[in-house]
Amino acid sequence: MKQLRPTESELEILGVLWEKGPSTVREVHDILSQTKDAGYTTTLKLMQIMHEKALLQRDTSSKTHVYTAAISQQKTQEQLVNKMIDTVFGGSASQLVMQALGHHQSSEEELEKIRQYLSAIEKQQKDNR
Amino acid sequence: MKQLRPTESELEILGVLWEKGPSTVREVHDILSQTKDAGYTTTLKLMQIMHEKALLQRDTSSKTHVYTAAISQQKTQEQLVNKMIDTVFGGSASQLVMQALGHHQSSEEELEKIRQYLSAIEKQQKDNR
DNA sequence: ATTCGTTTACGAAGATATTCGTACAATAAT
DNA sequence: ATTATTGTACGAATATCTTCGTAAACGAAT
Repeated sequence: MKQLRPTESELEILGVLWEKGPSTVREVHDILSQTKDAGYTTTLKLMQIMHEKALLQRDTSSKTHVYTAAISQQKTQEQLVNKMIDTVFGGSASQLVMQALGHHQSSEEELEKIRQYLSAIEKQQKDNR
Repeated sequence: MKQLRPTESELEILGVLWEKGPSTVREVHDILSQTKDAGYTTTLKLMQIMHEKALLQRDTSSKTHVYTAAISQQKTQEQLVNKMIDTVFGGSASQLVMQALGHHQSSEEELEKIRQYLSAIEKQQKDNR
């Protein structure tokens, strides 16, 4: 399987599409331009290139094309996280976890979800012994 | 404060230096070449550039220069994780946490550390109410 | 039908990252 | 002292990313 490597800008676009679902260039651009400073044609060009790279699918049946993420958020997260654990966190997942929990304000529900997840993992480990 | 952005290759080099401590180009290169395919002068050049960018310090007192990471692993982790949560995980830290726990085998001690960390956070949140 | 606003297509410039060849300096081996 | 080995410096080629100007296509409004 090929190693996909969305760039920084491409990830931002993917982020919007994962969040909003299928969207036009205009829609994506309007969202990005809230936090980023780039012209419309820049976003357009990026999305066209991403389509060539098969990172996005598009529907050209009407004049205004509609783009969809062609790679799953799940798979992308997986690859990026694993890469990051290896290079930046010296292979320790828990290091990353603590970093994530420490500096991003997490809601109570989120923490609860994590706790449940932890329990599930520990149970699983026990069963494997 | 300036936004530091080590590139992919630069992160790999930083990773080695964080792990091994001060090292020569040769030492770094030998480790990188186990997983990567690049010539010695490539690694050298990268490290020289990183020195110009103030990502690395170096000791040139002997012929063979010794390089040291000039930015902390901690700070770098912080920035990368926050960026990643925002773009790839839609702002949800717990999503990242679960991804990290799910696909990287974690030891029992690691899980224990995480649990303690969770408790500390929850206690803190309670106190703030 | 002409004009206006919106969109896509294309190309190219500018910026940044990556790679390596070659030359030169320092040290070690003979 | 000569030669071989190892390292640094430098420059340049290559690749990749990012940006945008301009032109053409399309549809809507007049």
